[in-house]
Amino acid sequence: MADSTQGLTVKKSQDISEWYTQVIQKAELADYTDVSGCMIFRPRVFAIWEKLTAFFDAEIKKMGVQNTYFPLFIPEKLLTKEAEHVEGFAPEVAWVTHGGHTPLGERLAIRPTSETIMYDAFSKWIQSYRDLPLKINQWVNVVRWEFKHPVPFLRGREFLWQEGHTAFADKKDAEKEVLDILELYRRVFEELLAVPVIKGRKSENEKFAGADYSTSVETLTPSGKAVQAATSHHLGQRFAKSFNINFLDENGKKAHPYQNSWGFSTRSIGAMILFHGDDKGIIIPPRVAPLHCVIVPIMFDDSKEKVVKKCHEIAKIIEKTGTSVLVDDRDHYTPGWKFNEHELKGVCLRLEVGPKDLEKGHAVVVRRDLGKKTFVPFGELAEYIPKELERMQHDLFKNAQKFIAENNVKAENWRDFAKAIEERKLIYAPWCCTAECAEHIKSATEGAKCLTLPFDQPQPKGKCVKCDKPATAIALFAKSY
RNA sequence: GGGGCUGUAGUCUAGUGGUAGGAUGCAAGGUUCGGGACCUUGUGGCCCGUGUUCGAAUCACGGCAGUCCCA
Repeated sequence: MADSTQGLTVKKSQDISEWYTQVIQKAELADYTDVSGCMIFRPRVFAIWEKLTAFFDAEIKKMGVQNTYFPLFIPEKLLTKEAEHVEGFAPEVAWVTHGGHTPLGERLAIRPTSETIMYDAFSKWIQSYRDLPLKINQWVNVVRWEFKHPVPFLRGREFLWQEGHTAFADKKDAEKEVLDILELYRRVFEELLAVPVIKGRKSENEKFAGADYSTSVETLTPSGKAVQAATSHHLGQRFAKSFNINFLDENGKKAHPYQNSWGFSTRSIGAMILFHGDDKGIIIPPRVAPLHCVIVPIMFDDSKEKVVKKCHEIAKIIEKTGTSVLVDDRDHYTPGWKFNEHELKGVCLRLEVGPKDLEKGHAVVVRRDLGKKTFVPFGELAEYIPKELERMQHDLFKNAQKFIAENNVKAENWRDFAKAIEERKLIYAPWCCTAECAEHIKSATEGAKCLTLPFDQPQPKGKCVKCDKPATAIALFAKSY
């Protein structure tokens, strides 16, 4: 690693922020544009997004959700229809005010989320209990005009997401869906991205603007900052009332439906990058990796032809197992150069095939996360490689779980709490769950907040960790993105 | 919300008011190839705007962008 311009110049353990900024650009995941907070998603990262969307899209379709597309522009009068909702979003809405040189009669919001424009349509579409449940989703971009400094993927002004919007006749059906979707989000993070998450319910002051309540999956990244990974909201009848959505039930009585909205975004990719990379570059879990396997031929003049031919034969065999393969036979790079490049970019497995290997009838296989060379006979590759990819997926998740296990603490008193925040831990603490106490905690710790009230925690006894009020829940705290 | 630092080729970097230089990349050709090989030739740049000045990459102001710290 003599040349500092291509590889990483910092160690992940020494400066993870700088590591993150470098790895995103050097692994060709994203690039900056002239607009702050608006990133280019390059092919390598878009491929990861496509794997996530393919999984989630298939799962929600099994649940009867259909895809749609609603316009990017939302008239101001629609956006402001639900008071609490608009209050929450107003500070970060971007507006279109002109068409060409002509000022618009009514300015148009660029969607920060689509509840308002969708529910205006719902009011026309829903007339009878027979029209319910209504379940739609869209895969789109949204814009939220942040003023804090952007962090690629984790905090930006424009990002990609899916937003699901559903309406039910019965509250209990709606509430069941909230949790079904949350479980799907857990699977996206844990089973695909190998990122462990904690399920819970948002505190009152952190819930979605306009919701009855919000649930979420949360995680602590190795940078010591938490990320809200995805949210699933129960909106109750509040929007239905504001948007005049009603139907006649079986008894001919007029009623408002119960609604949900739920979403996860390209932010998920940022969490994945922070979890699995190392000093050589990123590590992408096999289930979302754009490329599973690269074969590097070791080329000498006298054996070059034979070796390259063998590499392509092997590639064909491996491809049949559903594994993506690239034969990197570029001859203007040395093998060492290629090893470094593919490690930087996070290709899961590398195969080396040279003249010596041809003689011995095996390939050298190196797993990105372990770096150890294993000799696998050519005849066993088709079986070995898919299994090794599954083991890698499993190990990455295990290691991520280990990180979470080692970096969460229970705090019963303020001293322990403050110390744990200083150490950038995830904290379980008894809390009174009031907005004013949340404010006190935030200012006393320079930004720590309640991420969620985890489902798996018991009812607390005694006082709040910060104030004298009785605790009403065990809450999860950390500083966050 | 407040403050600091930074902006020179695709990337990294030198250049304190007077001819923009290097490394790397990229293109072509040749020798190479088991952990970022080498030679030759070529290619390519001062974030934007305004001001000061005979003259600005360099100084001032503003904007934009990146990054860090504080609230």
